[in-house]
Amino acid sequence: MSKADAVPFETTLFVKDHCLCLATQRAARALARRFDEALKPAGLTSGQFSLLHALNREAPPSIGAVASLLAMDRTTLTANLKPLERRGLLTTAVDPADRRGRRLSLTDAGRAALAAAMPIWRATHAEIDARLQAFDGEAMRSALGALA
Amino acid sequence: MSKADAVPFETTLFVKDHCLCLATQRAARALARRFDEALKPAGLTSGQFSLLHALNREAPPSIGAVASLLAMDRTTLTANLKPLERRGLLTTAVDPADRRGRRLSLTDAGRAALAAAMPIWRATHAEIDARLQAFDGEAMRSALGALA
DNA sequence: GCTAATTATGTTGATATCAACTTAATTCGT
DNA sequence: ACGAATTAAGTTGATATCAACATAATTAGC
Repeated sequence: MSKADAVPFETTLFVKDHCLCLATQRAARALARRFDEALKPAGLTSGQFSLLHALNREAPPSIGAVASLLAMDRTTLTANLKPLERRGLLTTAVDPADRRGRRLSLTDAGRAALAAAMPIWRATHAEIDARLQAFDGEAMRSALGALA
Repeated sequence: MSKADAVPFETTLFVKDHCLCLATQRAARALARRFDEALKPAGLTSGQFSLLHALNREAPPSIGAVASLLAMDRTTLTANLKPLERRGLLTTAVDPADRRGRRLSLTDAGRAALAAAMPIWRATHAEIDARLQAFDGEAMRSALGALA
């Protein structure tokens, strides 16, 4: 690697200011930390809150359907289910109509955890939403930056 | 938990459509997967690409400075450095001016990896950017959704 | 100058993330 | 009906993420 081939510092500055992947990762980390902190009294992380919500419906969804809803790798979801199942917040059951599949259901404890978390989510989300009022369209990257 | 206290399904739908944390996590996962896949020929993940860029400057930055730049927990960064240092893409050295701190520097191999990744980043990012042209202001959540 | 507060980082344990590979059940083509 | 292709999940290994706790160096107050 000769010096002439190295990425110039100006290019690095351009990536830092334009990379949507980086901006989104930064915002995702910052938001997760914030909700994780806020949701602590409810005993849930931000990801667990979203996961339990995905199960809060009449017909218990399959693993693949939930993974798709969360835009998450299927195997990641499998791993994320374990601590929640261990704590008795959800149950898994083989789908009688298709024995390859498994159906995910909230338990009463899971529904209670979700109910306890809702007021916290409302309050925290309102604060974050308020910060976004200042932004409009093209400023999406700026908005992501402001969240981080 | 009586049934009356459970979170209604309508509330779950509201959270799914309005939660900025979930939308950002979804977008972050999807974007990371996409860049991870694209950057494979360069031997880097999206996170490693951002990390190496953070080191591409004259004065080697400290761990804390880089963690802040990436909006990442300091200990996460420490862990992320290990595989890259093992591969010889960066080096760490105690700061002579403050022996508590460590300075992070790219090696020639690290600069070469970054240079190899740049054209891939440009191409991939251009594709994603094109998808955002359709969106404006309030549609930030929609835009995040479209990315996922 | 000396002690206390602060700062920069390391370590550990739990959880999250994904790719690659494997297993089992269903569906499809003939 | 039967073998092949497809689909749903599980398993494993590497990496990423963060909180809580611990250590060492610097700085601030007196």
